[in-house]
Amino acid sequence: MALRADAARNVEAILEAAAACLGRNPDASMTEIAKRAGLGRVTLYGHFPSREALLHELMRDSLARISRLLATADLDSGPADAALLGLLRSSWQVLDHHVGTLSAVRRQLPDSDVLAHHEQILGAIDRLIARGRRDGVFRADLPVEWLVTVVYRLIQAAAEQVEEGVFTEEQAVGALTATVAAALRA
Amino acid sequence: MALRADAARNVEAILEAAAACLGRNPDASMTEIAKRAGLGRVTLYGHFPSREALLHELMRDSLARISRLLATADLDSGPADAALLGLLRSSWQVLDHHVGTLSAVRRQLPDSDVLAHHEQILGAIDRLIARGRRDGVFRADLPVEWLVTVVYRLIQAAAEQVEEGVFTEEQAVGALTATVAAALRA
DNA sequence: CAAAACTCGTACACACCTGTACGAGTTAGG
DNA sequence: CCTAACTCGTACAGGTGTGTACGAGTTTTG
Repeated sequence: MALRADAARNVEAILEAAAACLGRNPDASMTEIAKRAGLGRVTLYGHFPSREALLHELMRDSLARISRLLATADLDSGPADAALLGLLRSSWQVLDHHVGTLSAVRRQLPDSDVLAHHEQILGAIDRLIARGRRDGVFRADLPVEWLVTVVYRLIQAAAEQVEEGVFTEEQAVGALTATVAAALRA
Repeated sequence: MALRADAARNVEAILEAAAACLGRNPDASMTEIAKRAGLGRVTLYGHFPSREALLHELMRDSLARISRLLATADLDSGPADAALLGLLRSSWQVLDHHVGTLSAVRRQLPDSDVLAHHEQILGAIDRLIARGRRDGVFRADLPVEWLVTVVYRLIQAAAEQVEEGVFTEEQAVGALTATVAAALRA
């Protein structure tokens, strides 16, 4: 056995707390993260030898979740616009969660570490939008990179509205899909 | 006379440096800001007694610039969509500059201080979008607050693309206006 | 030119964050 | 049940940021 049951549970709690804290404030302290996880700071260091190690593991964990998500979604068949909207409808919160940790980690880890992960994780969305652009369902008068950025930003905007209590989750997903559809339509 | 000529020049340099530094990193240190302004840290404290005072003044300064900008622009006559796109075309960088300092300041000052300024500064855009919605040129199936957020986010996205060297300024303004038009169209 | 205004570097106190060490208490699992 | 794994609080070192004090040099202004 590698980890005792309670230890494994705590590692999970730490990762969750780190994602939550760093999503709101990229400079959240280890003390803050530990407290949110309901643990002492020393215990946190027992599982992650340094802040950098925690960030690495957080990124790795986020990668695993997104990979699992994309494995179940079928993005390569059918119209690209329907596939994109379906993905957003079912998973926009998970995607936002990842975008948040990614941008939080970006400033504190060497770029090379992050870029490799980014392509692996969110590259699927890049490819989906590129396909829709080729097939004529998405507009072709603007670069693919811009369309991708627009989608990410709108996801973040929708999540923020929910956090601030302006939108319910239903309202947010409705506004998000309606706006993305209009912004990308050919 | 209130300030000597060189002192006034330095205050200006400090505000500019603070906006630049805090726009990229909301937690930039006073040392960093002073160095970018070409001054010693002590001199900075000579003009602004505390970090909080600097942030307040930065917000006040930003308000003044935007007010001056909006005074020359005529947002209340003609079609709302044309007015919005014209405003973006001429002033999206100034607007982004302000949105950047606003979000930087938001985490470090009491919310009440910020909200009052926000309404005063960017309320003009809120009203413009609301007018367009009433007149039927902007979509009415989504709340005004959401449309406003979308515009702000897209402005930030465009500015970021320029900073990262992905877009030239011409490309950015083209992509921004085309996307905003599509996203808000009725 | 002279006084006032301004700037400079250095230095200090206080606070916070990081990472490590220690010893003692608690919990899971064979 | 008993050992190993895990957790806890406290405490320390080194680093960094904030705000203040001091004395000396420089520049503007009248």
